[in-house]
Amino acid sequence: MKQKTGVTIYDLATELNVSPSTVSRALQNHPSIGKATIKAVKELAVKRGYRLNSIAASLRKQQTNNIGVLVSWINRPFISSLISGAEEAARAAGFNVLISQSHDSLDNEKDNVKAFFESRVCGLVVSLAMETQDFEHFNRFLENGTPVVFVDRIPDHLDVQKVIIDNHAAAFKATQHLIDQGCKRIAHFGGALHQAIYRERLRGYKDALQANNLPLDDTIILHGDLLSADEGQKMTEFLLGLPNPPDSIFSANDTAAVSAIQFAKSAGVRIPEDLAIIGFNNDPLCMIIDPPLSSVGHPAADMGRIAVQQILQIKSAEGKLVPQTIMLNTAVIARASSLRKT
Amino acid sequence: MKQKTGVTIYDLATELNVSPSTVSRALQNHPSIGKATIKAVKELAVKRGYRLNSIAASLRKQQTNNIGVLVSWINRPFISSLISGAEEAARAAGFNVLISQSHDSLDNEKDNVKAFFESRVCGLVVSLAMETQDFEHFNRFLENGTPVVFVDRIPDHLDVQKVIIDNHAAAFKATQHLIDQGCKRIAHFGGALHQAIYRERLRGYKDALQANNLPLDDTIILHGDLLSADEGQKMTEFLLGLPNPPDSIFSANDTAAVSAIQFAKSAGVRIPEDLAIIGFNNDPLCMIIDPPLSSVGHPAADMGRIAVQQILQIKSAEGKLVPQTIMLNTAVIARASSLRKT
DNA sequence: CTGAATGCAACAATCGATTGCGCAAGTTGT
DNA sequence: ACAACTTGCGCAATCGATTGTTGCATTCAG
Repeated sequence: MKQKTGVTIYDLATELNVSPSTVSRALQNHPSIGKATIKAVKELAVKRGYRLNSIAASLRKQQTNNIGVLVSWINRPFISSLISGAEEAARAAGFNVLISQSHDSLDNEKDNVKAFFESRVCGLVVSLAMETQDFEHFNRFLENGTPVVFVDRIPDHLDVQKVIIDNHAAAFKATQHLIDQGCKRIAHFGGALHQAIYRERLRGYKDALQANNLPLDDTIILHGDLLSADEGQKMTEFLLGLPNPPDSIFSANDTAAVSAIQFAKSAGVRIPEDLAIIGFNNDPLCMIIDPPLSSVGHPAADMGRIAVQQILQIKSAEGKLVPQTIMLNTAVIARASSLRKT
Repeated sequence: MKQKTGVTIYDLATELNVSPSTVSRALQNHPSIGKATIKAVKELAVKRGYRLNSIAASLRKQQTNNIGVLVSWINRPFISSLISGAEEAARAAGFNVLISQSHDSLDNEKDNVKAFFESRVCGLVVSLAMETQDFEHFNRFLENGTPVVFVDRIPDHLDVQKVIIDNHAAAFKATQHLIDQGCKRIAHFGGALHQAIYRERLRGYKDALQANNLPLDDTIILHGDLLSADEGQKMTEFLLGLPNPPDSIFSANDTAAVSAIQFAKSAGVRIPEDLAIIGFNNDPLCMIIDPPLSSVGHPAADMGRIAVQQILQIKSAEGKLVPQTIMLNTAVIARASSLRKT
């Protein structure tokens, strides 16, 4: 006969002739419980296969063991890797991961944040929706002391915990790479400028040009709302139609860059000879497209992992921690789409 | 001054001069509560911003509002789409989605199932690990009446709820497509045969050959453990080295098919003239590779969505439902990699 | 040898919602 | 007018763990 509900601390308490509170404290190594008692309790707990009922604990503590992860779209290579890392880190620490997606809509983001709040997650990992420019909806978490860690797409003027890559440096390196390959007129596909990541990438691009004494030409700095394949194609079409087209493109994502390759090829433009291209993210696509797309690689899974670890740290520090920004390194991954020299 | 914990049914009860039990029942439209009372309770609930404390409810009911989703790898196009669909359906119904990945290891799968069980998920959506051949670890769920829905990679000899695609028909159609394009000697890349999906695909392939009076040659039926890019390349190399190489390949996934294209191209084999190729899954890669890869498309997001809906249905039916198998349709998506005729 | 400090553990309240049982007022039947 | 229902709702236990407070023994200092 199975006991539906499993062993409880009351069962253990009865068997050991102690009170449930003692059992509870013993299991948590509470200092006011004797060494011997702790040992006895723990041994019996193992013997009887005791398992904490996390729901009961959650009710009492008004907080679950679940970490919410809020992203724009799950089915994107970068995001799913990030989630993967977060999931592993959380599970390793005995936490569960709750997922939701904003579909890049602010309204969804707000709803989901609210749902997470009401389901009493013990921490939140967020990568903002493309639209998001105000952050009030996170206040309930911040106020009530629940750790929130922003990842990748972050609110840049807020003093909160962040895990990001060095977008400026990455963009600088990518641009410099093109310059090193002999490119002199480099176009840029950027994203919505209210998102810090795109602003930083633009800045890195500009700084690299300046550092190499190359002129800055605003007509070949283009911006997409979502940097979709469609936008990538239109932007490429525009560039190639210019009287003075660029000799290379630094795209702030791979999707648009791949699209650029496809369109350019179809237009008879040789890559990289006529047009060198480098993307951003190092999506799997990069190695499939012909020629293979150079890109900027970043540790997506690590970002997820670290974000979760940050949450756990903040929890254990109990608010004695000052929000910090963790910046991860990136690497230019050079492939045929940008390699002009052997 | 914010109330940390929010409004409870006790607050509503006090204000309305009824008992908490009445409030609880009213909110659930319990038949033994008067129409007027229900209305009054609900109105006040809205007015005071009452929110169910799901933890308390969970404790009492010994069950959460979380649906566990257990997959092999989150960061795969098919899987992440499936999760995306599941997440949307769950959220729409007021449930949360808990994610975990087996990394295709049976041990991980067991651990994660156990973790989900202990965290009292109210339902489980599973796509099996590649390794999995026994299913005892799901018994605790089945025994205790928690709905489990298997998706895509399913235990085929078990009488459980399943959501799958018609792998046999899909494989038949894909093979027939190659035949229609004039292919006469069609190779097959299959997966581990203890997984029903691969067995079915193989069967569909064979049946299509037979239906067209084409000979069956076991030397060009190859099997990969994971159908990775690496395996795809090796299998292609093997095929091209045969004295009598095939004129086409039906691969049970896109990864291996893309790899085949890449290797074949590098070996000077023309696609589709010398070698026509069709994959399976319709991953984004298909449209990136040159030539674009034909594939079998299936509704990944729908599978996730339907799986979650099944869970909800089973819950509401309270065990009065016989396990059924829902089979979704697929479509051959013909692209240049297999189109020999105009 | 006595008052104080210390170590260990029990009591009981609490978290918020759910639910079996029972009771009272109102309705119907005869 | 009395028994038999029906309708509507309250009481109190329960889910399992956590935690502030209290209390009993030892042990130690003076």
